[in-house]
Amino acid sequence: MGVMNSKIRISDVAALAGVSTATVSRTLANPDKVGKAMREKVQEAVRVTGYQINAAARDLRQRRARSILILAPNLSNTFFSSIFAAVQEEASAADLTVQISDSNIGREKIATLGQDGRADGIILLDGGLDPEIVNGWRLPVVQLCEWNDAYDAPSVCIDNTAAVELAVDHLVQLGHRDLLHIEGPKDNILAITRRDGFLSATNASGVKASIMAGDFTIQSGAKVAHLWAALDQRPTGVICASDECALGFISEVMRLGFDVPEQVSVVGFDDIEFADRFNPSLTTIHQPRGEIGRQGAQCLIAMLTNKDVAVVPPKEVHAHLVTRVSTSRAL
Amino acid sequence: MGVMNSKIRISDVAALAGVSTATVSRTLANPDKVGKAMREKVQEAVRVTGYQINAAARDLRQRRARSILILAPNLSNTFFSSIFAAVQEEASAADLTVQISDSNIGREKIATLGQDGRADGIILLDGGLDPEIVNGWRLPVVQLCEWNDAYDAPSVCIDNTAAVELAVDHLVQLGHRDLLHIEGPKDNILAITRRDGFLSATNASGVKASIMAGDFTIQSGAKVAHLWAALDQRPTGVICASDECALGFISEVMRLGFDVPEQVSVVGFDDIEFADRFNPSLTTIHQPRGEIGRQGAQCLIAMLTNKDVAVVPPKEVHAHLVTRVSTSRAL
DNA sequence: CTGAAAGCGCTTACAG
DNA sequence: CTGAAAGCGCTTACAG
Repeated sequence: MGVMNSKIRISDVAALAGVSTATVSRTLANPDKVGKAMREKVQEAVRVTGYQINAAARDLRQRRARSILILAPNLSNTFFSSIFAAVQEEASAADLTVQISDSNIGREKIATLGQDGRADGIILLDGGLDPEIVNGWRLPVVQLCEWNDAYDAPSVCIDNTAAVELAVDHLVQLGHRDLLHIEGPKDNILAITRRDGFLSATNASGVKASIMAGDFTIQSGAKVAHLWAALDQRPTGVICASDECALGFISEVMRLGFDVPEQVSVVGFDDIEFADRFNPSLTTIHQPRGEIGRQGAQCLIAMLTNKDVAVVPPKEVHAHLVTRVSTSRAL
Repeated sequence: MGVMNSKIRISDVAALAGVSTATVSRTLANPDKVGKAMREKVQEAVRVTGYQINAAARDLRQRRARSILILAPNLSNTFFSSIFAAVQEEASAADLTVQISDSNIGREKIATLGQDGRADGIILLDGGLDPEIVNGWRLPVVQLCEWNDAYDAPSVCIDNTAAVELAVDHLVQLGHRDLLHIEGPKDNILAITRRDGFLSATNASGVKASIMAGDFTIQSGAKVAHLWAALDQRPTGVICASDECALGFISEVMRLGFDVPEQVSVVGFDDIEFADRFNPSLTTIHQPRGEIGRQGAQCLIAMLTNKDVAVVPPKEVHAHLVTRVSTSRAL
């Protein structure tokens, strides 16, 4: 435990041990490629000096960064928390550090991030970036949750169409014949896929279907609550493109004096942390975020390790419907 | 827009422009220190090749990392989201990248992170690390939310004692005379401070006070709900050490058939995203997380820039009580 | 098994 | 204003 380990370099250790820096380097990286006597001298010198390798120098020499970058469209969105945690856990186990950045910091900066030599690969949670930028990174990329077919990168996602069908079927089986979908942002691939899934599933079931605009946020759900309340014929089943939207819709509708699920059944999407503690607890599609983060990180790490894996196929993780109190039989 | 910008180095650009690498370097860093003719030749060569500076090499040469590291005890805790977002925003504006790591990845790894040359400074959200490790980093550190007096680092926090007093006063003014506090983990500085604040404030007000064990989580709040319900004399006012705990307590108590706030008023702590959308919406202490993140990042960046600021004093940000539906007049 | 030397890709005194 | 050369702190063929 050297107390003054501030600026010890490998040459300091070498000098103290009376060996070359090459030997110190080898002792640290491959102890058994060094003779016992030398090795012990070096290890002692390392101990005495409290030497810590300078990773930046090591990485430059080895032309790698030992780091992966997570890019998400809004870091303050709590949806991402468990994904970050899972990615970090996998990365840490593989001795990789994790960088994190909002993907809305500007075109220039984003383009640079993938080319400045400080990351080995990228976990991308945003399907809305310019494909020219994404494909311009000369780095392995894995898409999570969202995807963009124009990106030359594998993805780890749930089957969003099938997931919405689960929600529609659930409401239809409860006897609902008039369903409303509160969609996400018009240009978001998840929003589009979920809306299309809603339309085809309701069509197949022969129930009435309508759509109102939203953007995944609590506020948008609350706003639609007023539109819904003003309707002559109010749909009795509502499927939201996100849990936040659903919670916003429910809380506002209740403030307007309606009862959930007595007067309207509501289904969310994602199964965020508070979905089962909300009152009423929220029926929703469970999206296994930890699993997605884990698989995505493993996929990226595999691409980093085995650079000649030709094409990695998209991976699909299982999503299921969680039935709670916010949905009930139609009157 | 060079198409093959895969491995262009500064020497490639220099060769193409017919100048030295020094001139290319200067043109990029200080264009006006280079003659007009040279500058234009270089800029053209940069354009043609699509050259991107290798930040890893630049940083090694300049002996800095242009990166700050955020350390938090549990990345999947949604409490941190808006802090991460604020820190990232400030860092990005200062041209710093952000690394993120769970502080529970093991003693060795944590100690290394602060000494491997890949970060210039650390934002620390964990007051439970061994002071020897924290003080062993030869890097500027700023503590956020939590603090540990044994760390040789400034902090940005709210006044937790005063905040709890606000909550106690609120309930006392509503006529409550028997208060319960659900505390956080025994060894956590926030938990300790809030509990002590609760005890001194209730003592000063002359109302009855009791404490039950928790750990900030939803589950712990739900668990205490049963203990509370089993009491002969049930406290009519409950102050929880976190919002999550409060939501767990409320939802469980309601499932047991009690009404909130009719039969028990509940106050949380933090004002997380869903606090105002919960049903009933939660009266709580608003902890300005974005503000804390922003101030913390600015403080750290200032320490990075001005290395000889002797001692940075702790900063206190303002917290206030948000009154919502979960508290009401005692019967 | 070990060391001298080159090199990762930059920047920056220094000299002109 | 510009370039040759040294150097950031490592690792790794290469030679012995």
